[in-house]
Amino acid sequence: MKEVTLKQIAENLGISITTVSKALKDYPDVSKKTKALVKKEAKKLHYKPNVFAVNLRTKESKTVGLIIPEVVHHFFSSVINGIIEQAEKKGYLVIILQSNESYKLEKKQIDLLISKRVDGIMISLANKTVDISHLKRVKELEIPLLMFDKISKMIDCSKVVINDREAAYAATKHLIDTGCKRIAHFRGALLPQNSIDRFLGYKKALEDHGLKYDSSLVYICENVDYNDGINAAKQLLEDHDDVDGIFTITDLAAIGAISVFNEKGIRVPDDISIMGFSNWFVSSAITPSLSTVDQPGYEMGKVAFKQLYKEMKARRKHEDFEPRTIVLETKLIKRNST
Amino acid sequence: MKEVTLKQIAENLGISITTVSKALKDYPDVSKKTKALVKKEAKKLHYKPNVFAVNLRTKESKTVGLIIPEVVHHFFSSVINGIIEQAEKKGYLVIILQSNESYKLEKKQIDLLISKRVDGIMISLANKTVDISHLKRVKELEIPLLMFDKISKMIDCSKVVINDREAAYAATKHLIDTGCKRIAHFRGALLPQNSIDRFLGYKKALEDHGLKYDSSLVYICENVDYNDGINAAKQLLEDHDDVDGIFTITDLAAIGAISVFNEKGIRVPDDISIMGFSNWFVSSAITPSLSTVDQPGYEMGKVAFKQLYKEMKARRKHEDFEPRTIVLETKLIKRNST
DNA sequence: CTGAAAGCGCTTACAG
DNA sequence: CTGAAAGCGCTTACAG
Repeated sequence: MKEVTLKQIAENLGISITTVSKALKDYPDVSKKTKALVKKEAKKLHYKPNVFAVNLRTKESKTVGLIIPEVVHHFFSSVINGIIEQAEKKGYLVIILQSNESYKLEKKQIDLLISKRVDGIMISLANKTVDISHLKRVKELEIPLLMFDKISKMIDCSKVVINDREAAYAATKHLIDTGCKRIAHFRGALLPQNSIDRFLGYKKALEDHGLKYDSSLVYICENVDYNDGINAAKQLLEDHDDVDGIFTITDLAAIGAISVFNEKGIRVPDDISIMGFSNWFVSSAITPSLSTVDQPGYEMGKVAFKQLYKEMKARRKHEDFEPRTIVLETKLIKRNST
Repeated sequence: MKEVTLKQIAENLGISITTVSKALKDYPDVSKKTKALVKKEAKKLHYKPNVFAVNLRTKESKTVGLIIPEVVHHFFSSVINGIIEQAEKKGYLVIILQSNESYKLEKKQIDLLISKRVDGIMISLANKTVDISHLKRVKELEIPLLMFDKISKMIDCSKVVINDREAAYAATKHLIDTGCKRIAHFRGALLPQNSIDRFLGYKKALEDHGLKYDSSLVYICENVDYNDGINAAKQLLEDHDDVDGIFTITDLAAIGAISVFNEKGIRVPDDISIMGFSNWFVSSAITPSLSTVDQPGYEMGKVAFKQLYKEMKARRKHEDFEPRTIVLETKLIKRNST
């Protein structure tokens, strides 16, 4: 099948390419009759403009890039869902890249997206990202940039986040309210901002309620996953026999811990209460069901794209744009593990 | 920051655009000296070719499209993971679209990808897709097409699948081998090929082993999810009191069923054995851990892209290409629910 | 209301 | 070894 071009239509109709182009785009200076004729012919031939040529002329690709640490993760796949749905509504396509929590890969992927001339970039930072010169370059090239969930405070751009510190504070306070006196924390890696903030929220809640902070009660779950939760729980049982509550950085880690306790005959929440984070749908299905903090992934994706869209629009019109940080609400969810 | 173009470099060096272009692409008919000069200048100016122009000339976008029914699904996100990793290795970017199991959306998205001139399309069909004219169009336009997991037999293109019928047969046989005499099946929707095949495997296994097939033991889980499993299990308990085994279309449905039985004090596997499908990582974490069939999502994604890549390569060279169907191995995983 | 012409930035067949 | 020229398919300022 041969490609149908404007030239093709013009020849068939015996008019100029210019007029065909204008007619299809409803320019006011083309007669109704010609427009009708052109549109009919275009439809008949199934004409589709060649985006490559359009891109070259308009300097827009109608495509945005998305870099995410891990696709296979309920929270992140929810974000993806929100983003691509919203993007499609606005006529944008989304290229998805996975950094695998690697700084090196992330940097390479930023370069890739720049060279592909995406109209905007959305990113959730890898755990191992410290240096942010690659993101500064995006800013320099004036490509609209938005960070979500795992952000850096060092870069001035729009952001969509939750208030991790407050949410963690509320989660820890809930444990205290239900009578816990000695509360451990399974935290994430040392670098990511959200891991830090959740830790700080936990610490602050203890201090505000007359419980002493004890660093030996803090365990690191590097990958914040199920196995990390298992290992941390086992270690905790070896180290301490007086802990009556745990606040974990993710539901996955909490579920790992619960499986250890179930196995050892330690009763949750009678012997030890557990509080997760993120409200993964499985959390309501396990025994006991997990108390947690609801983290709105789909919503975050949706809001993120909307914000990026505004910025892309402003940029196209050469208008100034004021980066905004949008903080989404979280919700404490009480179930049977506390 | 101004864009750096070939023209820019040519002017700086006082040579022609042609020569600059050739030098950068290491054409043999450019002197070593000139090449070195050009490359140095290009590096200095951080020259990046304008992909829009390159696309227009080469008629390639180095981008592939992926349409998937649901992103938020462990199996599919594993497939995505395999695809984007492999694609990146080969210098391709992946545009991901979600059909939400809707035929209408799927059709629109195919159009979108065609108009974006992706170099190839990979798709797992929506449940509601019966008509396949949109896929026929892809073939007509000679865009390399690959289907995986949820495929249609009506279209001649490369495919990556598992042998659903055999896998379901093995799963059901495993229930029979462990002593089950009256085995129910929670099947998927009526249309998708894999739902049909798993059902047929179940039925065949019963018949081959002297158990009578009873259609009243077959329940439909339209969305094959956790809630469907809960509802089917509740209905089953109302309808029958002699069922001693269930084979479910997905682990999610199985876990829903287990949660119902746990709640009602029905012992798994003593009173009733349960067999899932897909080996979701959570399946080993629940109580009792779930016996299931391992379905290699990541592998499927990887193999799928590799196969598509071969086809794209052949097409570029105008070589003939013979579509291939690749069947991936599944594995029976015995745990504590059977 | 219509169209010739320039140009987006690149690639490549061809001439010298 | 180098470069002028044509062309990919479109858009748009300009002339008539």
